[in-house]
Amino acid sequence: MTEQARAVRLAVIDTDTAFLTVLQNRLDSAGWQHRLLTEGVPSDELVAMKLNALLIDISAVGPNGWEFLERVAGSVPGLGILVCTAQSTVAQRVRGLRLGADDWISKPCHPEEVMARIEAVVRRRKRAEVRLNAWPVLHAELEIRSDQYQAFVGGQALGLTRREFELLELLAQVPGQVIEREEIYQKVWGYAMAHGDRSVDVFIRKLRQKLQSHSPDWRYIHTHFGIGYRFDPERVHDPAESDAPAPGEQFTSPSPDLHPTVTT
Amino acid sequence: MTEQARAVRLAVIDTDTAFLTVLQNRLDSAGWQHRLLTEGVPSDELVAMKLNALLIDISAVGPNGWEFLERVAGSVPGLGILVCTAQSTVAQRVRGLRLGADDWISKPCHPEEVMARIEAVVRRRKRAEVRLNAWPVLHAELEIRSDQYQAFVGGQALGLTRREFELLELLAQVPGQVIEREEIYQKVWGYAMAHGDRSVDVFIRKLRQKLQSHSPDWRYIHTHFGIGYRFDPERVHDPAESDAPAPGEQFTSPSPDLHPTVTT
DNA sequence: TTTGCGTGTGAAAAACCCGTGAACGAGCGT
DNA sequence: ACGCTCGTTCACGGGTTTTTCACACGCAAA
Repeated sequence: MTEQARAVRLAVIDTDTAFLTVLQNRLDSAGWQHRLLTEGVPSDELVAMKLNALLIDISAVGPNGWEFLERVAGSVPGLGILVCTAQSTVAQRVRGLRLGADDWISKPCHPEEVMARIEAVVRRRKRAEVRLNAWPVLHAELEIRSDQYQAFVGGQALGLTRREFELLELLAQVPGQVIEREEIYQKVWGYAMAHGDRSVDVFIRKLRQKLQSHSPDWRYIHTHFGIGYRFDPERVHDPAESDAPAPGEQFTSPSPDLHPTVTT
Repeated sequence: MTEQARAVRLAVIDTDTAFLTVLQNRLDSAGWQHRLLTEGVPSDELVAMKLNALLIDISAVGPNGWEFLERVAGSVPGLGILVCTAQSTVAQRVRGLRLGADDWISKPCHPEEVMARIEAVVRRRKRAEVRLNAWPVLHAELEIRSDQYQAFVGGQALGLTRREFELLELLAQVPGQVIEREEIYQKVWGYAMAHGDRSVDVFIRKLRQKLQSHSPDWRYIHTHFGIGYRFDPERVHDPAESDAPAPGEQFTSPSPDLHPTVTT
């Protein structure tokens, strides 16, 4: 897990300067966005900060600490709340937790533990909200929705099958990057590609068909001869607009019949 | 109501009989379903228990406690994990929390606080669900009442059995989202799906029957071939009205963006 | 230009998935 | 014990997806 993935937007309400100093160091070095406050603030301000978590010393909020806690917990859904206070009784801790606090830490405490607990609270919250990692990814006119196993253009589904979708998803994960055939096969099919297997090509064709029929002005998948394929949305150069090749020219094509529908 | 709303399915892994005795009393009087274990169990067993939370004493699991913790946290999504252990260092606590524990309590501890912390851990995930569950949810003509384990159309009950209802509830919790067969099975049945098991299909059919007989103008459950099912109320196209008998009509995923989900 | 190999294409074959009806058995109240 | 409901399992059939094949075409090296 990277630094960024763990990054947290945090507000701290406390008056203990020694504690704040140490904590701030840690927050900075961890790259967390944070804001230090010395007193309670209205709930809507907290909402405006778009916080992931709030760390408060109940005693710093004043006599209405409990009320404040309850109000914030009730009115800022999705905010992780941790109380960090000196000397507390079991009854107080239970009360705080029941009022909506997600964790209760007793001072003195190690800043690293505080951060780990904040992470744990935020992690839990995110896990509840975000099902997997998937909100619509947009490339040109194409919208890829992992939660639907489907791609859309202008809100209309392309009708991709499972494999088709997996292939498209794989390619679109790294736009502009060429992926080798072998790697594609390995990742989508799950096992090594047999020699002479053309499955990838076939599925690329199906994908291109469905892409083109729904989004004719764009080319999404490019072939790299001898290597593999690359996803990279490119606006197609409309031939009818500039330097039109005479349409009649196409009819003069001699022998090769493009659609030899008859065989045998 | 409060009692019920707070009810939790909990498993405890510990060997401290004195602690267990006291805790069990509290659990019983609170009406929590619980199971006491004395050693680590495989993850899939934990899944099968459909727990909300797990309370473990790392030392009771043996030398592989950390590994166990990490494995459970990784493989049982949505399970709240609390560690309750005597004598721990900051480093240990941080490690445990980073490995996936949601809270870390030091013995000796008051059982009431333990329960409050368990509640806090379970709360967020559950609140989202319970909020949906508390108010009757309405989709098209269909009304889903979790408190009755039943669904209604025009005030009339569909006569769903327990499994049928659970399946419908699961699907309807995330309208518009495709849920994989495996995931359905895991969430409703509680254990991993055996290869070739058709239970899901059978129950989908029963659901569709009851849905259609009570609400014939709507289609609620859509099949995604090779993947799973999606709940998404759609007005059915009346065949008597007009229409060419469009043969290949399969994926009619509509344009409107039906994501009631939160934030980015 | 010619040649060789890799890719695009259409269609048929194979494999797979799902809807459906029905049989079986466990649990439960009568 | 009886009948009932509910959940599970099986087999069949139709439909969809995936694989395979044969051939045409295109690109690059000789």
